[in-house]
Amino acid sequence: MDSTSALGFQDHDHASCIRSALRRADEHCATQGLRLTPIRRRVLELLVRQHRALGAYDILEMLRTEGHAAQPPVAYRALDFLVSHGFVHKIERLNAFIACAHPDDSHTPAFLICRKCDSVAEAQAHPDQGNFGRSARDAGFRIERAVYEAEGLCPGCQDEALP
Amino acid sequence: MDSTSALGFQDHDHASCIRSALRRADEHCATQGLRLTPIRRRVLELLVRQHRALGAYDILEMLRTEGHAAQPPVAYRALDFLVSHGFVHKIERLNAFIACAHPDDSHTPAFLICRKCDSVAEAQAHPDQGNFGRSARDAGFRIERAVYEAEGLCPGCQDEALP
DNA sequence: TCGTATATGTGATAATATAACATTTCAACC
DNA sequence: GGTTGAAATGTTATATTATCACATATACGA
Repeated sequence: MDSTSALGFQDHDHASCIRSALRRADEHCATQGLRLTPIRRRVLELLVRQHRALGAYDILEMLRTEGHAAQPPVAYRALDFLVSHGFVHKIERLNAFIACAHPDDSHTPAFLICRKCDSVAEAQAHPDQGNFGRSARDAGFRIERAVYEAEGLCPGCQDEALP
Repeated sequence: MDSTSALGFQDHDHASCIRSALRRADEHCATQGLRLTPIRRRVLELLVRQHRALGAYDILEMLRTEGHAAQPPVAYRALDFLVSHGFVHKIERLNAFIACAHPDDSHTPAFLICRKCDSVAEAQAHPDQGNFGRSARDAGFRIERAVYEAEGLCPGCQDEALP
C-alpha cells in the first residue's frame, strides 16, 4: 500500500494510520491533561478503523457487541468529548461522525461526501477567506464555527454508470 | 422601515417582503407547471412571515392551530416540495427550515446563524471557487450540492455583554 | 369520463438526541 | 492512607426529528 493521503479517496496504509491516530490522541490528551478514558478511546478507535462516517447508534451497536454497557448517552458522551477536542467531527448533513483526518492542527474541516459510495474526504476550509468570509464581514457577523459540506460524486463513482 | 436587505440582519418592509415572496412563488410555479397547493403555499407563507428558521414540528404546530390536518408527513411533504424547488432551505446545523431570501436565481445558500438571538442571514456561496472548490477539484470530486453554515454572533449581539 | 399520476389524510414507527439522577472513579489534597 | 470534590459512567426515561405504509381524494390529460 502507499502512503496516507490527506484527502481520503486514495488507498493508504490503514494499520499504521490507526496506530498513529491513536498515538497522537494519547499524546495530545497527556499533554493537555485530558482523560482519554477506555470508552472514549474505544469510540475513537472504532471511527478511525472504519474510516467513514458512522451514526451514534452504529457506534452504540458496536460497543454492545463488545459487551460494554451501551445506552445512548454512552455513545453521545464519548462523541461529545471527541468532537469538542477535535479528534472527531460531526457531519451535519449525515447526522454522523468521522475521525478527524488532520488531528494535529486546529482547523475548520470541509467534507466531500460521495452520495453513491458514502465515502467522505476531509479537506480544510478557511471561513475568514473567500466569498463567504467576505459576506460575513460585510454583514458585521463574527464567525466562530463553520460547517462546509459538499455532496457529489467521488472520483471512483464518476467512472461508473450514472447517475 | 427601510428597504429589504439581501443579508437579513437589518430591518426591512416585511409586509411587502411577504407579498412579493408569495407572488414570486406563484409566478414561478405557474411558469414551471408546479403545483403550489394550499398547504404548500401556507407553509411557505408561515416561513416567510416568521423570517427565521423553524423546525418541522413548529410548522406542524402552526398548521394545527389553524385547523389543518397535521400529522408530521403533512409538514415534511410541504417542506420537501418547497426545498426541492428552492423556495425554502434546510439549515442542517439546526434541523430547521427557512424561506429563501433570493428566490429568483438558483444558488448555493450560505447561512450566518447567530447563536445568541437565533437570527439567520442568507448570503451566497460559490462552491466551485475558493479553497474548498480547489480542494474538490484536486481530489477529483464533483460537487453537486454544498452546505455552508457559519455560527457566531450577529452585529446586534456582539454589542451586548458577552459571551 | 375514464384512467393515471399526484397530492393528502392518518396511524404507526424509525432514527437521532437529551434529561435526570444515582453511582463510581479519579486525582488532588490533607 | 483517607477524605473530598469534580469528572465520568450507568441507567431509565423521554424528547425531537423524520419516514413508512396504505387508504383516500384531487387534478389533469387522453
